[in-house]
Amino acid sequence: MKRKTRKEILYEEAAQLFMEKGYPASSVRELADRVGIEPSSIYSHVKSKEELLVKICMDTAYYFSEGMNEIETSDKNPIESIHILIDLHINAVRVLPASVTVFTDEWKHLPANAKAEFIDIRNKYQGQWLHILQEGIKQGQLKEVNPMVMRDTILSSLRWVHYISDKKDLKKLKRTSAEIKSLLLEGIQA
Amino acid sequence: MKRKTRKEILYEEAAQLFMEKGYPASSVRELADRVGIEPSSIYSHVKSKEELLVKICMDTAYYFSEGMNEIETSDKNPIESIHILIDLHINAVRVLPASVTVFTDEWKHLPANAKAEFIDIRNKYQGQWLHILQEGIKQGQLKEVNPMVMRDTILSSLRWVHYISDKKDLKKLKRTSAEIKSLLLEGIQA
DNA sequence: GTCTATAACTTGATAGAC
DNA sequence: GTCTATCAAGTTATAGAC
Repeated sequence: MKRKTRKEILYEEAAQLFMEKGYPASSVRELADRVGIEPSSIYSHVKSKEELLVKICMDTAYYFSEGMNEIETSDKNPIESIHILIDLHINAVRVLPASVTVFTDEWKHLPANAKAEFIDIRNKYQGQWLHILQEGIKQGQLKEVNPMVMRDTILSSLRWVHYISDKKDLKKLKRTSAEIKSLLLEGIQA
Repeated sequence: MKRKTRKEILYEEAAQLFMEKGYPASSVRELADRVGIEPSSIYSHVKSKEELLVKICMDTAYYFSEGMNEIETSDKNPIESIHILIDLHINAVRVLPASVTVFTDEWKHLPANAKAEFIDIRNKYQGQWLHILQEGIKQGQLKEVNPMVMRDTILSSLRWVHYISDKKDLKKLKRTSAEIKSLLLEGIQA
């Protein structure tokens, strides 16, 4: 386990703060307070408060898009791909819960440039999801339903996992993960 | 159709603004601009910016809790109840899309008193969901899965419906609603 | 890299004329 | 009920000493 640099700590505390209060309601003063330095010292490490948001959101966006690209270049079938993608989400929440929450809830506060890039990445990711689902429908593995409704239902249903309490409890997380997959693939009915 | 009072217009515009920018990033100045009056005139209608948030969140919270209470006092079986509750969500999005979004995303910015009340209502609502699902599991209609995971997956999956584009197109909305129910009850697999 | 001091600005809200 | 004028407080960010 590598020792964390001050800058890394800063990003982690920023993600935590932005998650708790939302980006606009988070002040540089409070962030400094949590890190244990004076507000102005923040600017020895980052150019602006916005820079923190940009890095948190973009790193997470690239995490998801890279995971998706790996699937695309493999030859997994749609059902296998869906399993891997759900694991990707749950694993992200396990490793970087605050970043994922900020990525999900605060991206709209990104500055124009970063926001455009973010939306591009997201659109591509969602397009890749769509393609997988369409393929699954065509192959008869997935139900004949509007694939966009299917995709948005899946992605939305994965959003609450930020709030799983015991993210360190790997065994419990694995069980929850299996249950979520079962619910999405086979539904809630017995 | 009753003519809207200035105050009603103010609440609607506030909900719209809070949805677009988030509550902390929304300024009284911009709200006044959208309504077409000077910032100070806002205070002839409401006591504070917070009051707007409180009313938007609480009205929506009571809409859901009342819908749930009606189900509880009826004698619907679990599956019927779930259908009605999903309809309740989709209908809310149809009628008051901005309010539902603010209710979902901005409640954490409520002042302490209102927030406590909000959380109470939400906890009760979620508890009632849990009870319905537990009953469904006991009766063998629902799958043997952690009912909290089941509930959170369902509620989370309903959150994206704010973003349905054609909320006025009743026919399309009805089709989407049927598809969502099918996905949740029977899963995405064919 | 951290500090103190402060600039430059935006915020929610009020006072008082009309 | 709406306006103009303004306040008090909070914001991000910078300058310059150490």
